[in-house]
Amino acid sequence: MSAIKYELLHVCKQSGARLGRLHTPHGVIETPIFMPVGTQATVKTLSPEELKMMNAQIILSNTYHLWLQPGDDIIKEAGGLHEFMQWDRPILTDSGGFQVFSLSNLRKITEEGVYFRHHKSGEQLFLSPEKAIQIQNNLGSDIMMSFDECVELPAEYNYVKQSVERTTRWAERGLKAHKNEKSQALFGIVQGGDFPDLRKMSATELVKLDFPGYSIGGLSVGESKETMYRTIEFTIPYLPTDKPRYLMGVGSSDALIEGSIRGIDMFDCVLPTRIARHGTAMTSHGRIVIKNKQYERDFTPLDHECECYTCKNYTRAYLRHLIKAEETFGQRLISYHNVFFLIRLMENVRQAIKENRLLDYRDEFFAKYGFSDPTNSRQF
RNA sequence: GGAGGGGUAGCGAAGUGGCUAAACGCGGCAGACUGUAAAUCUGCUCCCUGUGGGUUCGGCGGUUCGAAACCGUCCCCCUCCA
Repeated sequence: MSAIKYELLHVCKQSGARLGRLHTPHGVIETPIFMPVGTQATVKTLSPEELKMMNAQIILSNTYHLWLQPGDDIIKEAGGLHEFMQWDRPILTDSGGFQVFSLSNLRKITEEGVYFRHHKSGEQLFLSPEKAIQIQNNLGSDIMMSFDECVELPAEYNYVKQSVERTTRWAERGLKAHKNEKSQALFGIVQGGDFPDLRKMSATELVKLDFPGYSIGGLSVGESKETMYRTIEFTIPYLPTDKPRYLMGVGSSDALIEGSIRGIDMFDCVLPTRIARHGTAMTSHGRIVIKNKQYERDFTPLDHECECYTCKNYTRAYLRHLIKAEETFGQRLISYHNVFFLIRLMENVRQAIKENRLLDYRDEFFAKYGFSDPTNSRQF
C-alpha cells in the first residue's frame, strides 16, 4: 500500500509525452509538473499564499539543510513540515544526495554513508541512507528520496559503476529503514552518469525493489543538453509506465519541454528563483537580464504576454531599479514571475499533450523564445 | 595675519626615485547561475586599440639616465591659533 498513486491519463500521439495525475496524502498534482524549490522550508522570497496564487501544486525541500537547521526533531515537534511552514499541499524532500555532489570538497564517502564537514563550524557530520530516511520521516514529506551519490560529469566508468552499485545498496537500506510507508512515498534514484549500460543496470535493479516512483539523478551536472537528453532516452525504457518519473534538478524551459517529450513527469529546479535574485527573468521571448542598462527607461512589463502579478503591475525600469538598489522587493517580484512562468509553461505542455501536439508546441515556443541552437543551454 | 595638513583615475584611498597605467574598496558595464554553502561568483572599467601604441597622478618650471614620488613657484582645499 503506497502513499501515492500515479494515474496515466493520456499519451501524446505526436510526442509520446505523458499526461497524468499523482495522488498524494496532501492532494492531487497534475503531471508533467514543475516543482519550485524551497530548500530551507521556504521557496526563497515567496510566501505559501503567493505560491498558491501562481498555482504551484507541490514544492521541494531538503533533508540536509533542515537536519542541520532547525533540526528535524523540532519540525516533528511542530507537527511536521507542512504545519511548520504553513504549506498544506504536497511536499517532496530531497535526501541530501545532491549535497554529496555540491559539497564535494567537504565530504568523504564510505559504504556506510557520507561524512560532511560543516562549511561554517567545521563540525563533523555523518549522513547515511537510514539517517536520511529517518529525517524525512520526521519531516513528514509526501514524497521522499533515497540517499544517493550524485556523480559529477564527466566521470570515469569504473568509478560510476561502483558508485551506482553503492547507491542501489543504499536505496535498499533506505527502503528497510522507512517507517511511514502509508503516509510517505519513497523514490529510488537512477544514477549511472552518461553510460547506457550503467543507467540500465541502475534502473533495473531499483525497479526490482519496487519503489512507488523513480527519479533520474546525476543530470544537469556539467554535461551538454544533448548528453542529458540522450541519457533520459536510454533510461526511460527501463522504468515502469505505471509509476511517476522525476528528473531531478532540471528547470530551464527548453529542458522541461524536451524532458516531457521523453516521458518525464516531474521536474524541480532552483534556477527560476536563483537567477531572479540575480536580476534575470525568463520570458516568452527569451531570458532578459533586467539589470542591464538597456532597460533603464523601459516602462513596459517584463513579459507582454504574461498575466502574473509582477507583469500586470510593474515595469522593467522599476524592476531594474529595485535590483540595482538591492531591494528585496525586486527579488520577490522577479522570483514570482519566473516561477509563475515555468508553472504556466507546464500547464501549456499538459494542454498540448491532451491535444496531441506537444512537438508543435515545442517548435512554437522555441521560435518565439529566439532559440536556434538546441545544444546551447545559455539561451535559456 | 600665525602654525600645520593636504591636492592620485567617476568617488574614496594606497603609493614618497626605476618592478606604476598606478594596489584596494565603492560605483559603473557585462557574463554566469539547473535535486540552493548562492541577495553569490567571474571579467572589464584613462584613451585608441592586437599580448601594440598614446597621454596621466592640481598648474608651470627645474634636478635626474629615469619623477606621481626630489627642488622652486603659482593655484586650490582643510584644521587649529589670532
